[in-house]
This record gives sequence, structure tokens and C-alpha cells, in this order.
Amino acid sequence: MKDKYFITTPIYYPSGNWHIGHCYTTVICDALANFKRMSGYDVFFLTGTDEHGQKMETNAAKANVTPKQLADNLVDEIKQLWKLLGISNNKFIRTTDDYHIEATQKIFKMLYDKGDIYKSEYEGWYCTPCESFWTENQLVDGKCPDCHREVKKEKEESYFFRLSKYQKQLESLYENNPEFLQPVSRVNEMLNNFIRPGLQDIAVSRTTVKWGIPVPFDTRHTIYVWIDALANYLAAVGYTSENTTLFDKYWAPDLQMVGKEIVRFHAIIWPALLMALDLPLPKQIYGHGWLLIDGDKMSKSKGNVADPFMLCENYGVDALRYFLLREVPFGRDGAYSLESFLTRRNNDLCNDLGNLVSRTTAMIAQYFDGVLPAIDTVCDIDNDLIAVAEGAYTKVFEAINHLSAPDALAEIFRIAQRANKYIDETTPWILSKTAEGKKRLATVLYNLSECIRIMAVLLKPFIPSTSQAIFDRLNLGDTPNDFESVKHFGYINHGIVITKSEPLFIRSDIKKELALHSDNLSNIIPPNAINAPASIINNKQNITNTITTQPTNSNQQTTNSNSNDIIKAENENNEITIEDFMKIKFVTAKVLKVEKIEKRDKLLKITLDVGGVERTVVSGIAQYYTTDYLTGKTVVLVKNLKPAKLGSVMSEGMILCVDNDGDVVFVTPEKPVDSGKVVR
RNA sequence: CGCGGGGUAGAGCAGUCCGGUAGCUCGUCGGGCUCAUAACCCGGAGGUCAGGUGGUUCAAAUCCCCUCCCCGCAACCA
Repeated sequence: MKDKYFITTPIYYPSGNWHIGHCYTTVICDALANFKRMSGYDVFFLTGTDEHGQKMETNAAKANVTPKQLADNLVDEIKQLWKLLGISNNKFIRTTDDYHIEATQKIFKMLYDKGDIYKSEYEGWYCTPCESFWTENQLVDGKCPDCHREVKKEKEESYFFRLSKYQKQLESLYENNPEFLQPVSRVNEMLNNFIRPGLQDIAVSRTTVKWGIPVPFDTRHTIYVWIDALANYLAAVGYTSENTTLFDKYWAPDLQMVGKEIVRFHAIIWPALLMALDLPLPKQIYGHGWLLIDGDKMSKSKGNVADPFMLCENYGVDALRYFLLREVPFGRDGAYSLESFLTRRNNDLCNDLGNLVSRTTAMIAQYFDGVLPAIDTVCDIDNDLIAVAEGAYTKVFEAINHLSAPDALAEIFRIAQRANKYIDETTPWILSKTAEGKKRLATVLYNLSECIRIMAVLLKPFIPSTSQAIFDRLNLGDTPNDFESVKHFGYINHGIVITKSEPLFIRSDIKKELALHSDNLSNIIPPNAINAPASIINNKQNITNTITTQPTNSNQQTTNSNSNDIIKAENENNEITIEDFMKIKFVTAKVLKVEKIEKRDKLLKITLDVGGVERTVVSGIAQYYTTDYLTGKTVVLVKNLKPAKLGSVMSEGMILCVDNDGDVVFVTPEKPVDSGKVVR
């Protein structure tokens, strides 16, 4: 009987923006699932969607559809995406599925009956227009973080989960099972920040959110995300249902992949829930890092450069899979840019692998009329090549045991590098000229074919269609393609007919492609275009991103239509057009009030008068100016900068300053002017 | 102030636990080759490893101390 392997992705929230970040998590799980299948495990691979909650309700209302309709549409999209990417999940669970709803209610009831869920009151800050409760910490400037309006303290009746009861058990879980949460850095974060300081019981129901699963015995309440979402892992395998075959067979998960932002729920609440239900815990939770674009999180405004559908259509599914698996150091954040994606694709897939297949098949066609010869004269030089190819499996296996796809792929591609070098060392074009040389050449070409075969098999879990394409190119038919066959040379039968093949991947002209897809202007306005103290902005990119993605409807189109011109300008003198410049609204503003921000000794909270309207701006100039000196001064404000939270305060703009080699000096009009006047 | 991670060639990273010629990928420069997708192969330049010309040591990127900077967490964005 086969060993089982149960692996899960998080269930994704349909925000209307499926991006390569979602693909990242899912593709990694897919590769691991495939690898385990090929290693002989009975794999159950689960993914799905988390569809309830306030946000869905709001978004649906905006779109004038029901939350379920909205979810249906978005779920269709993600299912298409997984199909496109060749994701091999065994099940797709939706939190709106009947069996999930039923299981969640049963779980809730079980916990209630056990006394681990109890009714009490929840006190928080309520924003009436948003119909949302916020905790003290969530408030921005004492106001609603969503709409910035006043909030008032209110009580809400709520059911609570007795999380505090499981504190000791959680502590010992982490002390005795350092493997439970990976990477280890997350363990300390959990223990020090949350578990050891003391766990609070958490509210697990809401009366204000209607789009959700009702508490079965008290339908005024809706089950909140903690239990609703986490229950999916149980519901998916039939926990509490009549048919528990899957549950009996697969529970508990062997690996649960989650993004770092939800590590906390999976590392604390989730095991506590399972303890409360007397169920075995998952063997391992892995909190992976994020793919960042220009150092920033994924977001809708990043445009189509990170749109997985576009990337697959233009550059191939496996190019995207390969990039995701290869580029991000596991457990940490990785950087995505179209350029790095294309570079990776060109260098590894086109040049190293694709070209190796091309030149090998071409030589077989040219020198042996397309019939793969048998090994004839063997040289010492062959042994090194063979050792690299035959040794790869062990290294790949090792890397995957550590969940490191990047290392695994690097090992596989070492074979291509070695094989390319081998061609140089053996010089087939010279061997082909003599009869003696041709005997040697037979061996060379056979060895190259074996290397390619081994690569194709090892690549199968990661980029399955490319693996298949290679088998087709070499006409390998029923040549063994399991991991056993990869440990030794000699599986290909000589005599097979191989014709010169079409390229596996066509190289792209990166500059051309970048220009083509450059609706993202972030690299067009030079970072120094605006001189601001570095502390105002966390990194240079923020400035440019924010400006370019400013959703003022009128210039959105300009952006696209001018992008090519702008690119040209950028290539020449870093010039921008007047239209670009005019997107930034500079105005004069008078400083009304300056306050220090607690615990942020570089930041000042500055209240400005802008033509009669008040604005709050946070500026990192506390080291250079006193509060008294600034009060009453006229400054220049970037008015349409996207608000950002600096320190604990929402900053609605930026004050122009000169970076005077270490000193910072704000810009002010040469003669007295009123506030709110346009600067250009 | 807290907790965690990080600061190594132009970029992205390894090396730090178990001190001893600073390594990989990309880029760059030069050379080679022509079977191949302007690809492939070889070589060079470029880091004194955030700083303290701090401490320990025969010897420190690696151990100890101090300082600075960046990022993350405390908020249902993979």
C-alpha cells in the first residue's frame, strides 16, 4: 500500500485580481504534489476559494450582483487559470459549497457543545457608514481605516473561541516540534509575539456581516472567517459527512502551504481548533514569502505586466511555472519584473535547454540521417558527463525534501550546462569528418540524448508540458520516464528516428517586449525626479509607482497611448513629457500645526491649510526642523499622491524638499502667496 | 521601546552554526567555436564582506561588544 501525501494551498479570496502571487503558491504545491506522485505517494492535493465576508458583500453591491454571483464569476476565472497552468489538484473546495457549509456548522456546534465556544460581548470601535468593527490598533489616527470617518465605541454580541485554553499546548507544540512551522524564523515570531505574551479568546461570529454561514443554533450570527475558512481543510475530505473515506485515508495534511500574511492563523488558531476537535495536527505549515513587483506587493494597479493569462499566452505556461519555481528564494520574498521573467526564460529555457535539444537533434539528423546510433568508442571524458547526469536525482530529491524548488531546478539545469560544454569538448563537427571520428561521434550523440532524457524526466513535476515536448522531439515513445530511470544511462534504444525539431522555446527580444508591455511607468520617471527626503518614502519605487498608478480617470488613457513615446524618451535622456509632468499636482500649502509622532523620532505630523481645506501630511524632517519653526511657513505639496500610512498616521501628500547632501531643506515660494495655489 | 529577518562585486543570492585562499547566477569586457535559437564554450575586470582601522585569535565575512541602515510582524491582500 502506498504512503499518502496530503497537501493544501490556502483557499483564495476572490478579490477580482488573480495575479502571479496566487499562481506562485499554487504552482509550488503542484510541483510538490507531482514530485510526490512520481515518488510513489498516493497524493491528495487540495485548493479552493474563501468566498464569504464583508468585502465580498461590498464588492458585489458595487457591481450590482449578489455575492454568490460575484463569487461564481471569479471562481470560474481562477479555475480557468489553474487549468491553463496545468494544476493537478484533486479537489477544489468553495466555502459556498453545501458540504462545506454543513461541515462548518457542525464543527461550530461541536465546539459549542464542548464549551470551547461561548457567547459574550465584543467591544470595539464601530464605523456606522462602513458597518465595520475595528480594534483599537486598526484605527488610523483614531478614525476608520477605510473611510477615515469618526468611529464610536460599541458593543456587539459575539461567540468566542476559547483560544486562551490552548496556550500551553501550543507552546509545547512549538517546543517539541520545531519542524511544525517553517521557515523557523516564523516560529520565533509566533512564540514571542503572540503565544507567550498570552492568547486572547477570539470572536468567531458577527452579527454585522450577513454574507456568511449562519451559526446553526443562533441565526442572527454569522460564522466569522477563522472557523469558516479553516474548516475547508476538514470539509474537503469529508469530515463530519456520511462518507469519511477520504478523511480516514488522508487526514492530517502533510504540508500546508500558506502566504506569510496568514501564517498566524494557520500557526495558532488552526492547531488550536484541531486540538479542540481532538484531531491530529498537520505535519507542517510552510509560510512562504511574497513575490514583489518593484519591491511592492501585488495589486490591481500594477497593470498587466503581472497578469498570468497574458504571460502564459505570450511566453508559454511553462515559462511562468519555471519562473515561479526557480526565481524566488524559498521562504523569502522574491522580486518579479517582466524583465527578470524574460531573462530567466531566455537564459535557462531557450539557451541552455531548448538550444541543447535543437543542436543535438540537428546533429543526429545531419550526421546519422536521423537514426540514433549505438554507443561505440568510449572516452574518459564521457564519465564526467555521465556522473553529473546520473547524480542529479539525489540532489533534486534532497532539495525537494527541503521544499526548495529553486535548488532542485538549478541541479537539473546543471546537466544542460555540462552537456553543452561536452559538445564543445568533443567537437562533433570535426569528428563527423572521418570514419574513426564518426564512431566516437555515435557515443557522443547517444550520451547527449541520454542527458536530455534524464532532464526531461526530472523536469516533469515542474514543467510537465515541456517534459512531454522533449520526449516528443526525441521520439522517445515508451522510453521509461519514472524516477528510477533517471539514476542510470542507457534507457534509450538506439535506432530510434530523430528529426531536427522545432525549438522548444523561442527567444524573445527583451527590450522589444518591455516596450510592448510598458503600461507600467514605474521605470520611466527617474527616481530623482522629485527630491524628497528618503524617510518620507520607504523606498524610491514608492514615489514612482504611486504617481504612475494614480487612478484619475482622465489620464489613465494618456498613460497607455503615450507609453511608447515615453519609453523612447527614457532611453535617450531620461526625459518625460509635459503630460507626465502635469499628472503631478503641486500646490502651495500653509503649515497650521506640527506635531511629533510618538516613537517615530524622524517623522512629523503636519497639518496644512490647502486653500481652506485641511490636510494631514507626514514628513520625515524632524531631524532638520523644529515644530515651531515650521508653523506658519508656506510649503509646496504634492497634492495627488496616494495616501500612505507613515508611522501610525495617514499621510495625504508630500512636501517638497531639497536633499542638500545630508541636510534637508523645504521648498517655499519666493514671495508670499496664498495656500492652495497651483505650482507648475 | 518590542519581536523577527537582513545589510557580501552593477543586480539577485551562497558562504556565517563547525573561524584559515570570498563563491554562484545575471550583467559587463575580451577570446574561442560554428552542430545549434546572435546561441554554446573559455577567460578577464569588478567585493576587503554596513560601520567602529573595537575585542578575542597566529588567523574573522564567519565568534564577542557597540553603532547605523533596510524589511517584516502586531491589520482576513498568495
